[in-house]
Amino acid sequence: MANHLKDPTESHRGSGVTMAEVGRLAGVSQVTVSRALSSPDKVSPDTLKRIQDAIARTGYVPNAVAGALASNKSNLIGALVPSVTNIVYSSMLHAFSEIMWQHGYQIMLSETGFDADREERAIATHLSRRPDAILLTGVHHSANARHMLRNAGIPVVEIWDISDTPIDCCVGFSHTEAGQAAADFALKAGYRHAATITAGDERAVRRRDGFATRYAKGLGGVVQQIDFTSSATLGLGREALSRLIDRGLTSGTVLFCSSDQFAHGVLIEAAARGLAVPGDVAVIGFGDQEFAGSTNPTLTSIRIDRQKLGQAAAHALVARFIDERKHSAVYNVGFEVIRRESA
Amino acid sequence: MANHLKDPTESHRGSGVTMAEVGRLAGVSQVTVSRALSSPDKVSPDTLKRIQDAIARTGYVPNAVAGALASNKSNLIGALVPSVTNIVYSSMLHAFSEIMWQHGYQIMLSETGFDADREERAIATHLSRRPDAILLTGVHHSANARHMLRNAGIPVVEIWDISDTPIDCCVGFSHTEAGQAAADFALKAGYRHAATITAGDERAVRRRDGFATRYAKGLGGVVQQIDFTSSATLGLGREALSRLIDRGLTSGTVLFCSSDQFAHGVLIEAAARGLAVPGDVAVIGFGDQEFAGSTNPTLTSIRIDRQKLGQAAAHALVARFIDERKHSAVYNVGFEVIRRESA
DNA sequence: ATGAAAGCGCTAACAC
DNA sequence: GTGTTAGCGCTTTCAT
Repeated sequence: MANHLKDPTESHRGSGVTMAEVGRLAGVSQVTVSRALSSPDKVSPDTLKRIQDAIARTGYVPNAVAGALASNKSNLIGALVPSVTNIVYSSMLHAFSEIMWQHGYQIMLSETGFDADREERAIATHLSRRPDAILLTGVHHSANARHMLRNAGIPVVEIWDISDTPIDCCVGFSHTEAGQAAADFALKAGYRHAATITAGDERAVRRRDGFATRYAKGLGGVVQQIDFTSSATLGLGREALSRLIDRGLTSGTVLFCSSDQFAHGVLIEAAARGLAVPGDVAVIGFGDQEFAGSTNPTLTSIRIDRQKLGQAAAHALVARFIDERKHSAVYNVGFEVIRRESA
Repeated sequence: MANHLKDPTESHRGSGVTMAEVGRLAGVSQVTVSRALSSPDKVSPDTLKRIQDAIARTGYVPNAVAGALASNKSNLIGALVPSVTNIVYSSMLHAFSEIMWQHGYQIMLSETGFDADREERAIATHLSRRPDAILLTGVHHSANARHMLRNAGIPVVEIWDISDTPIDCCVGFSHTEAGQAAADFALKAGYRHAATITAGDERAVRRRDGFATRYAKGLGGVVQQIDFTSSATLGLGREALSRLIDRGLTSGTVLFCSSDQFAHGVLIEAAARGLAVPGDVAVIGFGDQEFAGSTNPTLTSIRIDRQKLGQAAAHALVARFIDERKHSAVYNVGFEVIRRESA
């Protein structure tokens, strides 16, 4: 972009105003402008003012691309989540990016679906931008992805799950244990029959298995399972209950749902059929979403503090930036069974 | 980061492998490596293979930061949305980033809340990264923000609203008209009383006003309004109906909600109180969210094709990249009243 | 407190 | 088909 005419009104691509031009206007060298921006206390008050004036006059916008190249620091964080439309990930992302923003970092976002291949490609693309760190969802990644990330030599935080062998550090909880906790709760509450409703998500499957195994062990009974390959929706929750009823649901069965969306659907279908909750069917959701306390009946659910999770992930990275390997590598944020009316 | 030892196992910050090193290994110059990557057909099959081998051996990852600086093209798109946790924005963002990703662009994300100041700061930060384009939500931006964006000389797409004076181009619909359409629907359906439930969102307010004005004109009646300053939730929807009942709600009133979340809350509260929907209260939502067809009764709502909106925004930018000013500047995606059982 | 010089790792001309 | 030369707009280092 040859800027032949130095007309300030000629504006393409950031007006092409550079530090050098700002310096010229302020009667100082380009480096001094750089200093005025990064450490204002290292330039005299007088020149500082002249520089600030020149910046205001030209509408100068620093070029962070050049800065990143020169300093080998991009102030960018790559964030890879399965889906932004799923509240469990977006709320965590929100908390994460809030903290990172406060620390001067920006977020490059990619959605990976639940596809390891796609994740691998996204990781490669992200790494080419030389982010200062990367956030990944889950702990299962392709061998190549792990290799690339290790080679990149930047902090990596894996969230929403825990692992004994994180790439770098991870912040999450055990999905198996969450399922077990739901089973313990159901057993203790005295439900003599159980079923599960599960979305097409590997972590949901682990919760289901944790639940089913523990419940069966506690009671010697078999847990009936309804599995979907897609995401949880209210409509599928209704459908799941219908299917269970068609198969002859025993009254007093407790339903462990992989998402509050399913659970809410079950509540609605139960109401539509005149079934009492928790009398005829008891319902346990997962995620403790915002609406869980406002349904009728209110929803018993497993709460993950997604706010805390996102913040912890951000703090883990910030800690890595300050002190390479000081922070603990694995942080289990746990979960909590929130008992309300539905079970 | 002085890479004194050229040991390939010493890996900090992308192993520091450069095109030059790859070229050295392949016995060609650095430029040839660049060519092999950007236009493989311009190098001989033989050298291409040697280069690819060298890349594989070294685990070379291109440095897009350097590339962006040299070419003045970042392949980055800045996306500014009020909130990622709100499905109406995140679903649109999903569709948008999908298309942009297919065209080789990545997304830098910022949440702006509903705060123009914060948006302005985010815009400045984004511009410093020299994105190839910027996506903004809404058409109201600070004067300074508009100025910076104009100066940046890059395509800007404003979404989720339309304007006669877009910064560059915009893709959305008229919120006033959406409210009016809801009023027309309510009048035609014969509801003789109306009320609104509105979240703290400037666009929601315009829908409310569009509704109230049109409805009052059609019937000469006054529309009762419940306004919140926060986001719509199911719980607040229940509360809103309770408040209206406390104030003495006339049976047969239609409620125009600024979000399906509110509307669903109203349905639940009505059911809890034994009120018939739409007999005692009729409900119109907004957004036609995924669950609208699965509630009981199913929810009448105003559908915005968020998928289409996000895609259209992406295509508008792509068109701008290809042909500076060929594409039309304003695209009205419209909306549709979806009549179901609740009204 | 300020400046000069070097260079980050690429792409974009322009040779040959 | 391949190489050479110049930058892109900054930060870093070393002088002064």
